[in-house]
Amino acid sequence: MYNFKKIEKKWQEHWDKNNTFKTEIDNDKKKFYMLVEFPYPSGEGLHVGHGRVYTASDVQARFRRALGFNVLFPMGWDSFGSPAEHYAIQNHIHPKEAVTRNIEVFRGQMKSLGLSVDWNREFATTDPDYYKWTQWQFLQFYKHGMAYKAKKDINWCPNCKIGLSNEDASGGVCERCGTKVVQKEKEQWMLRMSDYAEELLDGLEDTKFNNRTKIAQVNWIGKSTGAEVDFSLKGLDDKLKIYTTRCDTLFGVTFMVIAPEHPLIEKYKDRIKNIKEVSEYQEQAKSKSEFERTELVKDKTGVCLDGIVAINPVNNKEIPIWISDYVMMSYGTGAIMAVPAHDQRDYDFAKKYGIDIIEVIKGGDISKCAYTEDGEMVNSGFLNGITNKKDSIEKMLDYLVEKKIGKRKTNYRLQDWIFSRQRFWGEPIPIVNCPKCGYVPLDEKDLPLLLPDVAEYEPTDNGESPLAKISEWVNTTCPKCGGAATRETDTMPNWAGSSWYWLRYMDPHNAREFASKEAMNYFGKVDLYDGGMEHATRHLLYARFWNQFLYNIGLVPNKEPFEVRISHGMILASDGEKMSKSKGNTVNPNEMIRNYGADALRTYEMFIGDYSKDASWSENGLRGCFKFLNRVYTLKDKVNEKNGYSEELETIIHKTIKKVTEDLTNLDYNTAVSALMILLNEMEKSSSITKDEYRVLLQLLNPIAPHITEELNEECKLGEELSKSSWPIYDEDKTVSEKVEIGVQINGKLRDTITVLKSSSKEELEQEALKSEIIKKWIEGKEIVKVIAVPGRIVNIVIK
RNA sequence: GCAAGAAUGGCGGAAUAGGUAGACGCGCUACUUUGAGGGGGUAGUGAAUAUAUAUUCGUGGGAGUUCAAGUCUCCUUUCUUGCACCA
Repeated sequence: MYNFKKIEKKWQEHWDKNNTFKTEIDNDKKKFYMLVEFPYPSGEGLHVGHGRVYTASDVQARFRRALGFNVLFPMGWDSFGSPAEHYAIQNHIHPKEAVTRNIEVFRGQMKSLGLSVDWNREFATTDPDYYKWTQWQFLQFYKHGMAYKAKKDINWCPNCKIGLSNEDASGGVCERCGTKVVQKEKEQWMLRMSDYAEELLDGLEDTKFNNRTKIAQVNWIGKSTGAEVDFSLKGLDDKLKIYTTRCDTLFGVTFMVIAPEHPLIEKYKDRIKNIKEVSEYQEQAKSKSEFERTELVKDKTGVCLDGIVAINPVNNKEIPIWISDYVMMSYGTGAIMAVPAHDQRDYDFAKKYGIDIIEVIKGGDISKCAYTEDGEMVNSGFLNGITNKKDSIEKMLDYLVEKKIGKRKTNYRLQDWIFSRQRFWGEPIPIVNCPKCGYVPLDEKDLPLLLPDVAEYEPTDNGESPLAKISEWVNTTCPKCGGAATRETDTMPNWAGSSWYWLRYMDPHNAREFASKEAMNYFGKVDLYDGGMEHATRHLLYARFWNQFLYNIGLVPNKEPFEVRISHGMILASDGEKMSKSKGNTVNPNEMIRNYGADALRTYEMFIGDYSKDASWSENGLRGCFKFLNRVYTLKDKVNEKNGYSEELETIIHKTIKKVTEDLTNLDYNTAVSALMILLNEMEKSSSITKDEYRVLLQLLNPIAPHITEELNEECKLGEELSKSSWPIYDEDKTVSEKVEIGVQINGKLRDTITVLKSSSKEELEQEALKSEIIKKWIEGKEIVKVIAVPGRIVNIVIK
């Protein structure tokens, strides 16, 4: 068993001492920017899932360096967030203390994994030097009219007295105390992200994100094209505006539905005879969390407005108006036209309340709601007889525009970004509220606006941020008029700090600007961004939005920040379940490193399976990789004094260089390890190997297992330090041996194999195949219909 | 419900462009080495039939295209992920 403890410690200290992985701008070299999502430094430390991701990124960094790139491979900490705040509340210490401690642990663990990170560039989002620029960028949003304050419903825990994000309120209950969450209206800072919907969609064309990620983004933006149609209200000089993607079904409308929050109700409350019932319903809808409203999909409820009736603009029919919580105020106009014959939700509602169902597209089964794409239009006046959905929509749109009762309209699911949190542990929003001047941004020279050092972080009773209680911090003077004013007490969401961190890595110590133009021009886009699928929508969208905004105001050189985005799979426990403390199925990476070494852990995490897919942990698998490294180590005894490649190993060496090079390029880490195992197996069969042969094996293995390979390279005096050496090259012609074995089939079934020269022609292959005794036996007495011979691949003889 | 992806031995997983399915590893079996071990080595290991040579079957299921299908087309089942009363 090789002494991995000693070797790994030695090389980690060597890299630290020599600043081996320090990156600087070098205009003579092409850059490669490898970015991996920075972690939230929790109290738990790294788990083996982190190990897989950081190892894979490190393999890329080391590989690209060997290929001659100037690699930027930084690491930092996404250290704002509620766990640190909870910890602070319980222990009455400033969250920055817990953060500092946790970062120490994380950094130590990463170093013990042997990551080739440039630690000179490390920072945390909670560093005032960093969040100064987060605040500065917020002010740019504000100054460009992209930040505004608006009343919004938020998830509110009446017990903890705190606003919760949707994630923290999943299941409709407070994540911390289990209390049912209610909706509460609050004034919130918003960023106009919906203005960027089209640009965010278009920008995807300029990226090489994997398909899954692109689709997730497209779905999240949720572009839909349709029409807005005005329904007049009987006896009133007013209209009800609805949004629909299927205006072709207008003749099938039998009722309207508006969201419970729709302003129409307040406006005409005197006319609505059953206003009491309506108000009760509104209250009930309000007390439901967003979760409940969307979960109870099947059970539709509603109240019909008694006293207001709409008129269908295409046939002047009177139509009742209902309120129901299956219509959301936040999408479209908060009102819909209901076509129960052709929409499942409308159908369910109509069935429950006994509303008419009118078929307008023939072909489906009306008794259970028909999703009809194309069918003949019926009961539809001027649309009757049309059999194509697109045509009938177009004809209706023309009609609506001509009669001035509607227009084309594109809608997006994407909404503005709620940018306020009522929390302590976030970037303070650098705005002052002056009774005279209104909202006034802080002067940029007064940034960073620091979080105060106090000992209490409990939330307030009224839903304000804990900062609101700290009067000496809140009370200030107006930067504009100098009069008494108060600070904004909301802080930024956790997503803020991660929305531009890749820019700061390029120039992390810059005190004058968030990053210099020179650094941003040189390092450019992130070449490869690795992260979890759970961030493929929000984080990635926020980051792209933020960057596009900075680009549009001329502060960054590229509109899209990331060239390639990949998403890795999770490491599951050996039982196939998610690892969790409560299940007791977690694996401690420290323990694995202690027992088998970082190199074995790294090798195993690369070998475990397809990097983009989830994989189950197996300590036996890790042991297999440990064994592999031990065999690589033992192989040193076979190294002779010769250079060059022996005839025996030449082909397999060229083949392996090619395979590993391609696999690392394509992120197929598992097959790269497998190819190296095959190479080792072959080398072990030889009585001795040359120095160059051993060095190639070590070089190819170096990105994956950097410590042991450096050690062996040094010990056997094979050449320059591997982390400074360039990647081995291969000769395509030498990747296949002169003689190849190919299969011979009879009617598509394998019957024999023959060994032929790789250059053999079709005719030679055919001749050779027919010489085989086994083949002769099979074709005896049969008629050969034809022979297919594909050089280098197969011979297939078709007989009758 | 919508969208995307996946399904291959006892297990994790390979298979370039349709061309010898199961590479590589784990596990298991036999032998061997050592004082012992979750140690080292050698050989075997998809299933069935067979003394052996060998034959048949085999990539979730069903059809199809082709000389040839894990791979392409259509249908279908199951699972995973993302979004979800989005009008």
